[in-house]
Amino acid sequence: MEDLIKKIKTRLHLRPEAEEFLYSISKEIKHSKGEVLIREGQMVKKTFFVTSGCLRSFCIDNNGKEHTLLFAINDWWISDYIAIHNNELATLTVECLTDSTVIEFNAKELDGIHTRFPEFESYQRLNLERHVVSLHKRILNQLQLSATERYDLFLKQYPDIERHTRNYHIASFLGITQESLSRIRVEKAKK
Amino acid sequence: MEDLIKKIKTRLHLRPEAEEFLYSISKEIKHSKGEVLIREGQMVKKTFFVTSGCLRSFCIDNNGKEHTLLFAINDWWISDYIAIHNNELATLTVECLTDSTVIEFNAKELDGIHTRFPEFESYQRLNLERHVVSLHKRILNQLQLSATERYDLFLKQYPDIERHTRNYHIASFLGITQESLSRIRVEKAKK
DNA sequence: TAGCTTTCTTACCATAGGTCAATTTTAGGC
DNA sequence: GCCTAAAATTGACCTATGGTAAGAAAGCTA
Repeated sequence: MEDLIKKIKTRLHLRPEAEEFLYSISKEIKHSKGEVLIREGQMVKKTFFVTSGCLRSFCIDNNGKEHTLLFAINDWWISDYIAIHNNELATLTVECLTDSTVIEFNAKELDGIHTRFPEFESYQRLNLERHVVSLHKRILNQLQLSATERYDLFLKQYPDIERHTRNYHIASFLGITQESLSRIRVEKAKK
Repeated sequence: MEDLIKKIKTRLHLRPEAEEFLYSISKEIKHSKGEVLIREGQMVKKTFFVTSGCLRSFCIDNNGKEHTLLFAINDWWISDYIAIHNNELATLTVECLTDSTVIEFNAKELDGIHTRFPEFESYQRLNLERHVVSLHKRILNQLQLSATERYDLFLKQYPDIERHTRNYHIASFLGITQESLSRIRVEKAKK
């Protein structure tokens, strides 16, 4: 929990009452590798702040193939925001790729922080802007880069994640098969 | 301008002073087809609310190919938010696909609305959340759907846009070539 | 450390979509 | 309405990536 507090404090003066509020609505929970925190088709009420370990969110298509939307490590949030925002059942699954510690919030309760402590509004607005920008970039990359280029970029952007992830997790994030990724790795090794 | 005011009012009580502020920092401008409102490599200061016509934002890759990030018609905002948020030069180009009317804002001035009229904070937060969700969906679609499926979905989501756009605009949005799109259209017509 | 189980690699073939170069169609400008 | 330029289509061929299946390697667990 200190991690989250610290992170917020880098960009916002956090009143003691707000800090207390955060504590009051959160729970720190340890999960082991493979545990599923959100399952496709179920109600989504929670959102998670990762303090250690590595998680991912992914969907499963009609052919049973998985497609990774997000990897989350230290200091990232993860949930199924599509479901939360639209008040629908989960289309995503969120699972632990390693033993992980997360701080769990009820998403609606957490949202209440904006009315209780309005200074969070602009903090959150900035977070969302940042997120929008990174998604814009990801879409443009997907449109213009080859699989190899996308993999190179991935390694730059997530230098640590490879330690935690299986090859097919990365492949499903890049939009290719694990076999293709394997071939790309071989080519890269040759150089 | 009334369009924007009306749009805001559907989700926010708009104080007269706020409405006045919006008027004071905006300019309604007509542009003709082909005009470029933001050009790659230049400073980005403006953001645009579209009241009529159709615009798009796109980037150009190393091979000179265009990749469309967004089409904007009635009641949409368009700009290069990557550049604005990071305070960088534009990587995107924004052009009019038809004669268009936009309301032009200085992005920083418009941002000031949040400090002057704090009720805009949560309004904008919701807008951004909605935007994030739609980008999540677009990424998942790009990962799991074939070109034909993506085109079908595009036609559903933007039923009117085809009247304004060239085939290669749509192709560059879907991440395929115009020739491929042409073949997909032929196949669809057969059925 | 032996024995599973999971993951990764490899080889071969298949295919969606890309490239290039005509050719046809469409749409503005005069 | 005619003429030209832009856009769309088409065909022949090519390439990146996918599919399948088998074997190799790595990781657990007892």
